[in-house]
Amino acid sequence: MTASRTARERVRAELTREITDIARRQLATEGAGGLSLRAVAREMGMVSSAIYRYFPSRDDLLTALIIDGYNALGAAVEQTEAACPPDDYLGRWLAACDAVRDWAVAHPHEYALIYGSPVPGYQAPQDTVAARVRDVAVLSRIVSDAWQAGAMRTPTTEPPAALDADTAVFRDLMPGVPDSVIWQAISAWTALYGWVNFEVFGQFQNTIEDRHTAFGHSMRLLAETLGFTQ
Amino acid sequence: MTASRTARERVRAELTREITDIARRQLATEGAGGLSLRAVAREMGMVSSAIYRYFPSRDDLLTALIIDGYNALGAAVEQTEAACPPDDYLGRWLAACDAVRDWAVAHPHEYALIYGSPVPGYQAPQDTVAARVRDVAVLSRIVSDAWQAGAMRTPTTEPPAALDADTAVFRDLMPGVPDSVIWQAISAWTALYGWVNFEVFGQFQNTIEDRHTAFGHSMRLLAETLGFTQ
DNA sequence: AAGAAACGAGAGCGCTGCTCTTGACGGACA
DNA sequence: TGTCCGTCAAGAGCAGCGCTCTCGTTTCTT
Repeated sequence: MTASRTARERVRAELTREITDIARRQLATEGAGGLSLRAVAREMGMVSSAIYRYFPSRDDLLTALIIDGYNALGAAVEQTEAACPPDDYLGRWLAACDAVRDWAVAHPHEYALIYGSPVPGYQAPQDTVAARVRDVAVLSRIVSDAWQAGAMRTPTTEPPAALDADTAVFRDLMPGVPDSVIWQAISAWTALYGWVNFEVFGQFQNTIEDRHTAFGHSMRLLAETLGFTQ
Repeated sequence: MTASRTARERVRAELTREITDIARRQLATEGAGGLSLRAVAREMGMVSSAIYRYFPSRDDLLTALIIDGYNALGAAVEQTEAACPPDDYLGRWLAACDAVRDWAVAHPHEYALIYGSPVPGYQAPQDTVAARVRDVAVLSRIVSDAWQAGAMRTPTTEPPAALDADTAVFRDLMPGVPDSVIWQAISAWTALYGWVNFEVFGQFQNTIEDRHTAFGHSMRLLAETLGFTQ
């Protein structure tokens, strides 16, 4: 309906895309703190105030980049996992972990934007919530599939009763999976991102050099704890 | 010798301390990005350029705060762990984990400074290295003590041979501990900070509310994987 | 064709980190 | 005691930032 109502709207969409593209490039080279509306405008041959027609503030531009980041990471994980044999649950787990790490290492500043320290004064709007869960949804689905296929051990340690309410959100993500496994999965989830954080944020520098191998081993240990039997 | 050569030097040391104190307060309220030399100077009743007599740049002030942060976290973990019965290895592990989390939650911005996304354009100087290892040294010592006391299971999964070189650094931290346990410990270490990152950086918001309980459960699972038998 | 909405350009405000110069002060030495 | 050099705070100033407001133009709508 609105296909061509818009010589203007088409230009607007195009310019908006160009702004985010330049901003993403700037983000990749300078980091989140170095993202400057004036620099974006300069590179576009615009005057700085014109940018505000498209993004009312620097935070709004950041929000757009954050949503893009979540979606890019989510898509990468989804694609990688989809290419695995569905009944190779351990393989799917390891592939998904690898995908997270690969994307993060390839896009460190974007990763920092979505999983690093929050930008000061910036409050993530609700728009980001939908895009936020794609990666964890994949991981959850692997666990859920593996459990329902009987390819996981039953853990020996039950979560405390106090966690019952907090488990609800994850029961929806992993239908049919017992709470004990859910909390194992949550632990594995945080451990995965803990590793990636350390690696991307330079905590392994001068310490662990063969990071890909080390990551793989760590994820394998996590998978063991999680209880993949295959 | 230099005890009182210094009406001047004493004042200088005092002012330097006052600057870092104010900067730390500002860091706590505004975050790393909001740390402003001019604001510090204003609060001290000084003119902004005078600060540069004490810290040649904003980055140098940040470095001082980072070193302080590492030391504060390290000291907190050391003290907490030292108060535990030495032969209660699981207790020492859980207490040390709790200490890390407690400090991080109490000082989120300082934590972000040392374990969050690196400040753009800022390169951590070598001065920070010494203070950096205090927390991981404590965790390593617990594992090492537990192993030597025979209070840990032997893991079934050996690390790949390619990791041999990278293991060297950790062998010094955990003398006598086999490589398989060392890599379990490294995994637990990253998992611990993965959780704390998620919690401090707001990733658990609207998801996990009873974070203290959840954290305790997760650390207990880690301890199980690590193999504390007691 | 007329009115409304959207747009780019420009000036400007207050803030930042940082530099340079100037004049005052204090400790060491003759 | 007097001199002299290093240290210091202060101030002005530069370039950059996010953001706001106004103004004249272009584009869409009716």
